[in-house]
Amino acid sequence: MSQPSTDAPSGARQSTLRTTNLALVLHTVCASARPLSRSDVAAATGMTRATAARLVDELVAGALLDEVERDPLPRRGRPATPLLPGARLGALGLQVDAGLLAARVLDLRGRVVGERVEQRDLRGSDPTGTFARLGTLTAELLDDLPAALRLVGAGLAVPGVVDEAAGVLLRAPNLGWSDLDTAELLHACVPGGLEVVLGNEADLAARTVADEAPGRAGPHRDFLYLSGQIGIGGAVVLDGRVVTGSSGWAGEVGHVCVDPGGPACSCGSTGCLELYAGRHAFLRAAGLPLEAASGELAELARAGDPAAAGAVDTGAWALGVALAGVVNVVGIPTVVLGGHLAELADLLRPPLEEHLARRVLSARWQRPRILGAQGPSAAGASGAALRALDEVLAHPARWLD
Amino acid sequence: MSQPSTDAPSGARQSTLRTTNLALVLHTVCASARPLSRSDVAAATGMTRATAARLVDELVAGALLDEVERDPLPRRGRPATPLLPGARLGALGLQVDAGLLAARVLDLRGRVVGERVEQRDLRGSDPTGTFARLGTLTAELLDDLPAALRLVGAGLAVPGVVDEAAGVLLRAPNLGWSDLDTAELLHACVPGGLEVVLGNEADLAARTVADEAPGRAGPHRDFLYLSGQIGIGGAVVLDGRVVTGSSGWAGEVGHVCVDPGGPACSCGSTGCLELYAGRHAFLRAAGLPLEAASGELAELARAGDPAAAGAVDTGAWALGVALAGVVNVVGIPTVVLGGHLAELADLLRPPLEEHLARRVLSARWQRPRILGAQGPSAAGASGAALRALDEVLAHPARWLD
DNA sequence: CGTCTTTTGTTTTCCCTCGAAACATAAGGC
DNA sequence: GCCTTATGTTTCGAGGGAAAACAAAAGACG
Repeated sequence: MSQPSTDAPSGARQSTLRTTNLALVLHTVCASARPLSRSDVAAATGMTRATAARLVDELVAGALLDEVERDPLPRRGRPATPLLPGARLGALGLQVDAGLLAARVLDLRGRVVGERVEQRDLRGSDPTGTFARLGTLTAELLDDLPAALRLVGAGLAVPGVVDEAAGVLLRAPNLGWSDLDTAELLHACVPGGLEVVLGNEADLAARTVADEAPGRAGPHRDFLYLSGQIGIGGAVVLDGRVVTGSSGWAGEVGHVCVDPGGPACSCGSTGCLELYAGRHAFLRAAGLPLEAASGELAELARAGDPAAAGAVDTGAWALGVALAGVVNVVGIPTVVLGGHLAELADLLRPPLEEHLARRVLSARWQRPRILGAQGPSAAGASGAALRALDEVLAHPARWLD
Repeated sequence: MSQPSTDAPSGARQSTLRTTNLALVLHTVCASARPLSRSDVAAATGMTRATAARLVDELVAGALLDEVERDPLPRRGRPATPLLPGARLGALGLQVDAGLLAARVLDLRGRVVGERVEQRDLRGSDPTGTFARLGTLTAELLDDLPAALRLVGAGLAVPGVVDEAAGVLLRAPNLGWSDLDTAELLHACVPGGLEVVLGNEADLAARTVADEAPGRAGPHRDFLYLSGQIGIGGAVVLDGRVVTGSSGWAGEVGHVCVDPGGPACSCGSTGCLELYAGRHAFLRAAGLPLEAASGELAELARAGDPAAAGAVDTGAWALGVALAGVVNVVGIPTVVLGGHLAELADLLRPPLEEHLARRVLSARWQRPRILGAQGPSAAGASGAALRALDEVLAHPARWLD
């Protein structure tokens, strides 16, 4: 099992000070919306200008920070040298989903340096072939990257339960895979020496909402992220951090019971949320083929099609019951709808917010809000890259020399 | 994870090293099941004996650690001086519940130094009078304490939603109180200068399971704690830490929807867990008066009384539906039943574990387990004291001079 | 146009804390 | 009584940040 917190509680020495402060300086620059100068960093961290400058120099030398051209703003005093996160550091984010393959590279400023996204039905596909194709996409992508770019890490987002430490995909019903050792498959298909960390798609996608760039917080610090794929995954974000259970089995919102007397689910339970608000449930209720896009359903519903409207109402009701339970337990009134639910967010919001207002205990004090995820598709790939880049923010000293 | 959260990101200076290492040394001694020597501390933390000894000396001088008599164990080498957490530091834990008032003092070793517990029906009581009585109990308790004992903090556990920062009890339906400014009431009734931090009863009680003494981890690091009072509160414990939402509205497990078509709840929703597994629901279904103890119900059920057995079955079913949802979302398969549910734990376990095995997605990989909370009554009071003592562990330097 | 003011970045000196290693101490083993 | 062993203490040196003076690069202003 993964144990992030079992860091050997080692005594802090002099060098710990240095690494801590390096991380603090880097984080301060990354967190800022505008470029900071050495002097700004000193003010923001409470260090002296001397100390801040020394640390910045070191980070600039290691390409973790860039000194950029200064604004020709007419201001008094010696002109400052603006600093930005290093554009020459990047991370690779990969995603395998039931409907797509994606490879994307983000730099430390959070910009997309390059990407390949391919729509493709991968339900029940052969893992070996799928990973080979992902490897081809990745190779193409890396070929196109500027030569100066240095990849510091990589991640893979998958729609299922993973054992991150072991690199094993335990269960991905939508893909029809289980107990898959991805480490080996990835080693064969991803170019040399780059270690790829496995992660759950919803957890990683939630990062793209929590952070708008590495170290820079998004507008919402606490929310529940729902990733509507064929199933429904979820992630709890508290104070900007994705709360991952110790086991990897967190976030299975799709199998929260909405009606114990409801139909049987393939998981063995009855009345699971997925049976009412999963992608297939929506399309079936609307009388659409299972290959249809959620956008089509949204258009039909907006045009007044009764079957489509009914599908939305049923989905909103089921989401209301399940999410009310989650909100009551974790106390976070903000829900971000991602995946195919994002396209339905505008339609779902009014009825869903009403159900939540009725069923959530804290509704009178803090009214639950429903938001649609913005961003591009394959958010999991971006999230995987973000996580790798966060590793640099957490331990910058490791990337100096 | 290095720092909890909302610490002003200030640069680390020399003195930060010292305070960090002081905390590490203190924590190391507290976490150990047996007394450690200076040399043991050095080995456990990776510091040199010189450094460890210097820090230990400082903590001993401040009474945060005690040098105790050494075991007359015949061993080679210079005999070590065993260290224990300081017995002269204590914290006051208070609890106001629908059925009792409690005041308890724990020392840094986690021992009960003194306590007063009073059974009393406080439903719909007058806050002023209740707090006055609590003040009397507290004064009696403090009078009996050894003169050498120094109180480092205090906490109050209440069965409801609190705004910890403001010291306001927002909503406590079982007491019939709401929007109550406890800071003022406590100031009047608790002896001089001691600041009392408000906390939710379930959150605090969960600490008594997570830690068996300040800084010393209990056998379970990840679990869901259920506090069965008249309502049902809950707390999620991840890696030994109680996960408190940013709002204080977390843990309302009692209002998770078990059956959307079920009866109306006073909260405005339908089919809430409380209506099936709350204290009153159990007693009513068993045909007992609402003043009866849960022990009576347990005895009846064990004796084969059909109404009592039916009440247990219904409760187990409802808990199964609700807890399955929570376990699916937070991924923690261990549930500790506290409050009146602890007395029913043995009866609830078989049917409840069966329901969970069926409804929890991860059941085949990690079978959900139900445990009954051990410990004495008024666990909230102990938890409140533990929290205050944890403050000493986190910032020992503040208690040196 | 030269000087003053203001802000930024750099250099110097000092102090704090830890590591390294030698030293001192208190026992058992023989 | 001397050797061995483990613990605790003292001394010295080095790393890294604070404080404060210093240097630099611009606008402001007479």
